[in-house]
Amino acid sequence: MKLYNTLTRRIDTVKPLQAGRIGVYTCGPTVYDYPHIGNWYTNVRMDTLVRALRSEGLITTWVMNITDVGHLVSDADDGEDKLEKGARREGKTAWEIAEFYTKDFMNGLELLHIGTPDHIVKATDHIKDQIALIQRLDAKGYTYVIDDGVYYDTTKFEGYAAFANLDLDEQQAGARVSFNQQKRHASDFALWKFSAQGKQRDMEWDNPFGNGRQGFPGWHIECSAMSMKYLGESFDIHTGGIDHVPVHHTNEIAQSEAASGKRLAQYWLHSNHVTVNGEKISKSLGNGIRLQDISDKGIALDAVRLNILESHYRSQSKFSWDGLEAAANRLQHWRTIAAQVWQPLAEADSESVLSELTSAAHDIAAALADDLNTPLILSRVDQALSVLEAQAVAAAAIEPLKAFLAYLDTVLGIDLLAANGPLDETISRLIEQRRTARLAKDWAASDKLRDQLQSLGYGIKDLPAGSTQWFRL
RNA sequence: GGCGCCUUGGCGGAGUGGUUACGCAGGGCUCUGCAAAAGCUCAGACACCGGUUCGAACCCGGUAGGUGCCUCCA
Repeated sequence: MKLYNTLTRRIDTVKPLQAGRIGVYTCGPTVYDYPHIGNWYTNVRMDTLVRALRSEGLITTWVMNITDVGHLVSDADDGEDKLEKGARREGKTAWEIAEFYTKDFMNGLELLHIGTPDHIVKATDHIKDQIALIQRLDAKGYTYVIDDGVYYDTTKFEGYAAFANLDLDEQQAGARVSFNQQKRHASDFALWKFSAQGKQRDMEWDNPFGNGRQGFPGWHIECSAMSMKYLGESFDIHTGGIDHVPVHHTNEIAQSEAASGKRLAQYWLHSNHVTVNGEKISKSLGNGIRLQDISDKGIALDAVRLNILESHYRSQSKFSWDGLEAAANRLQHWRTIAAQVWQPLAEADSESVLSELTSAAHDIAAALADDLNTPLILSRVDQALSVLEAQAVAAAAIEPLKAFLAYLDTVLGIDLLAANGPLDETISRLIEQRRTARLAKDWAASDKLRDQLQSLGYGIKDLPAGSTQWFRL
């Protein structure tokens, strides 16, 4: 497996720290609102990474966090907690907001066939771990306390700016936003924030830092604490959206590596952003398409997954309704061909099909291992399926074809075989009745049965020899 | 101002030196009682200007345009 590694800015060959096993950590959602299409691009891509690793036989432990506290409206450590803000907006508590949107997110994972991570961990369930980590950093002299919280002194961590290639001096000179004047450096960030004087938050905890003042963790510390807890102080792959490179991941590295003295992750994989109609997705533009919006248009969510795989994870991708509809057509076409698995033709040739399946599976695995080149994989699938389409499937090729489709389902998560079970008895009786009527040239009866099948969700294709193929609509 | 990225046919999108993948959309034809998400087939792109090379979408330099992060944000 080769992946573009943000740490080295090269395509590196992945070598697990522990033979045969690999750990992956993904920065998950902040659960204060519905996820939009861009979030799903990232999640599907991370899921594809995990599927690829597993398909290579690596025992993969996938950890994803849920940020349910501490992510402020501004990364400058000012402003409100997003959860508390969401709570005010909806007249609920921050806890209720977190629960509601966590459930919604989990539902989306299922709808998009994103395999559930082995550990989905919440920041609020790991307050003690976070406090312990801050104390560790404190003991090593990386922290300082000011009026509103405990901060990390980024100048104490050598190489702080290296990960994101930042020039801190230039950034400060060109900074567009003034920062808390008590902070020693613009790049310093909060490890722990104290609740504002006289205000009670929905989410706040006792802590050893504030002389009795309640408080809550900063956004970055949760990922350091939880990734180390579940995957160890040094693990294999850390992933997230590309926007995390300069702030969140830079800070995470500073926290974890300062505390442990070890390299946090060997490989960092970042998903590029997606634009909608050429514009970036943002709250202010109001172009954050949700899964519900897609369902509302009558488009099956399976197509979303295929649509996402049509782009490479490192390119700035484009979402459009036309593109999504094209993906839906393509998926339908694939399923139509896949349905042949249940209707083999005894006389068909199987040699060329078998060799095509073998070489396709080989090519697909290679493309996957080559920095997750999913667009290339899809073209290979098209090529393989067109061979099947051109020459009905022989009985002898059925089992290998099933295995091939199952492989695609496993690796791509698109349900070619799974959504294509054998016919139930009623349908197969109708198909046979129509075939009989047609052979008897009873066009009226034959067409009526075809309409009936269509209304039941089945399409019909008559083959020259008088036999019939069906497919699900 | 700093750090990046991108520019392939109507749309999406592979392809890192040698018959310009592939899908969607489009044209034509064929099969068929009709129909088909059936078959066959056609057309169509490598932003621009130089350079390297026998040969460049692919390497180098420049130009133009676009765009991301540095604030929200996957």
